[in-house]
Amino acid sequence: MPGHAKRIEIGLNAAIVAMVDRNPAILRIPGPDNKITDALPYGVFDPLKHRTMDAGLRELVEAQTKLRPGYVEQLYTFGDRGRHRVQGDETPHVVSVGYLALTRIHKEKKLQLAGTSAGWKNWYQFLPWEDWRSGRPLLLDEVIISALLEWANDPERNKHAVRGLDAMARVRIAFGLEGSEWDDELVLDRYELVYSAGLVDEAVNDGRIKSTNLDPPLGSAMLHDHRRILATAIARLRAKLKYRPVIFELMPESFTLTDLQQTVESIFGRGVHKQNFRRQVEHAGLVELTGASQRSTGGRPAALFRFRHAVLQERPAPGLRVGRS
Amino acid sequence: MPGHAKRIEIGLNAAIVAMVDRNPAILRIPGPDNKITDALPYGVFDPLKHRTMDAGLRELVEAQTKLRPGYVEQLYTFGDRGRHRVQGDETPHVVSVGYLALTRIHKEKKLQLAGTSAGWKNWYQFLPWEDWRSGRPLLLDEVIISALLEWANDPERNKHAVRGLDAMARVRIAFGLEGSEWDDELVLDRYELVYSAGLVDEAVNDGRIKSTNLDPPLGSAMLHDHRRILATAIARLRAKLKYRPVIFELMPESFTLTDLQQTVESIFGRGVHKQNFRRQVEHAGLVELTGASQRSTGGRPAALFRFRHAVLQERPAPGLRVGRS
DNA sequence: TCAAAAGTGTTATCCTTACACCCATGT
DNA sequence: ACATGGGTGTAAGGATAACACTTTTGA
Repeated sequence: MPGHAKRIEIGLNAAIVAMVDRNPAILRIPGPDNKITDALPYGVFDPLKHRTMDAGLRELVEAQTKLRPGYVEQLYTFGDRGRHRVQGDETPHVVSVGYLALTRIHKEKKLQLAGTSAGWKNWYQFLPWEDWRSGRPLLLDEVIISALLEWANDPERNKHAVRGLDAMARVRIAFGLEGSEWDDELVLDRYELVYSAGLVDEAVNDGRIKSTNLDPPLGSAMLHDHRRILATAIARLRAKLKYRPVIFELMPESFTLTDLQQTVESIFGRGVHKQNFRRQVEHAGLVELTGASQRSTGGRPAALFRFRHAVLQERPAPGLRVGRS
Repeated sequence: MPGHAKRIEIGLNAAIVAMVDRNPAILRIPGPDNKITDALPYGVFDPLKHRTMDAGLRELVEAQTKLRPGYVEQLYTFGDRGRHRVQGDETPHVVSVGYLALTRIHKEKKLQLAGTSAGWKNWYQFLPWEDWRSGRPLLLDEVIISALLEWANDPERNKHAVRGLDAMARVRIAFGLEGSEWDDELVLDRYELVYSAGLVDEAVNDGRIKSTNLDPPLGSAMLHDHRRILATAIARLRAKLKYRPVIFELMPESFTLTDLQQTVESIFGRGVHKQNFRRQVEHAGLVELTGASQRSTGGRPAALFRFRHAVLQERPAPGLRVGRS
């Protein structure tokens, strides 16, 4: 292949997650125009400045937000043409690399953030159908499923199968219809279906449809494909928690088991079984007692735990395989 | 971040896997100089020609090998400086995107390949310590482990922890020492350790050490970081088999359960328990009888099966959680 | 004393693992 | 007949799921 390609830029996009008021929150910055209010922190990778892409991502995050992320993981690289609608020959083509970053929020960090235009936002404001903590989201039956079924049954808009499945089967599996269970890891599949069916404003911005005909819109829209990257990040994090102790990147140094459980529940977007959760966490050797305890708001004081680092040396995949309810 | 970056190229690298003579084989092409004989098929992504990166990868593979890959999956994007040693200002910086592709070999394809300089090579020739089908590889105790321990115990060469683990703990977990079990998914971790300890020729080529002092070398070397991409591909494939039926991308239309088992064993690099394997595959609804049977070389004729596509509609994660032995 | 949240114990069920055994064909 | 690989049944063990219950605090 010859090297006479159009000029290419590597864009880095970070889905930076922290717990804010018992909810998983994502760091957002304002979009470039006044139509779109939310974007992921992003920047251009400069190989002269950054030794690796991971280092570039860390610096970009620090520069934009004054935050130092703990855990960082690459998600996916998107190279679609037409990702940006400006198509002049002078415009560089942007290949964007999505990242997931986890961080703890301290008071100081909150203050540092106050000086910038960045801010935290509950990630379920972007993907409201993913939060089942207060029961099945009403949006599903009121709006989403009927619209998806209508779309899936329209042969004009659905010509090709994806991974061997037609649109109807994909909807059924991703949204837990007819015997299928709701699978909390299928976040990206669900977003892609909702996007393909033209139910989110990104489909309008990308010129795929004229209007969603939905008021209010289905979750807050984001710049370009940033909401897709967020969906990828959530899916990856939900999957990762089951075999890596990354949850502790989001917890303070010491915490009660209820704190831990609520954090897990907020990420999975569903309740977990209390008694079995506690047993599993302790039995797996993921935590150890600090000795201290916390007087809670009404009720028996809870023992404080900390992450037991030694577990990393003992088992290759220490995670939380937690059950429903 | 300003956009005055060095010129960047997106390199696509494909680890293309097929079964050749009951072994997982990878498609290799000759390296650019005569020192390195093996490279992965690679090319430059041109956004003007290719709608998406996945499409670019498919075209690149077809152009170089006349093969049409079935399953394609993005692995990881590497942006390290110094990945190529030439560092002149005119040299474009290459960010490389690694891909895994699976394909079936038909006789025609084999013939088409004959006209090119590409060829198949058993992937265990690159990572010989990953094949446990004939028992524990001798290389481990003869060469690898003692060299790794020596490296891990040298504080001069090991200053920083990785994922909270020191070098010693990483070796212990990745290579199943002292109570840890050998985990067939830790292919990349093992390759990274072997590379870091200077046991493979890539470490020489990258200028990290003067010589490995190993004769014969530890597996065939590859161009740049291609062997690392191969290790990533194997790890991903071994993990993926457990929850997606991608194994059938490597099988012919119809096959016996023993064929299937041997394919699985060759990928995992270890034996699996025959009786339980058969039960799981059938119980999981992954295969169905074709009705035909095959007279094997001595012994009872085996029933022929085919992949049961309907399973994709029934369960979100149909894979092979197969036990040892 | 009661509400609220923390924390413990016990059993049923399923899935994996292991082992033993029978079946159909070629030589 | 017997060697060879194909194919089946069944019981033990471990992990998860579901349920009921006790403990310690604040109001």
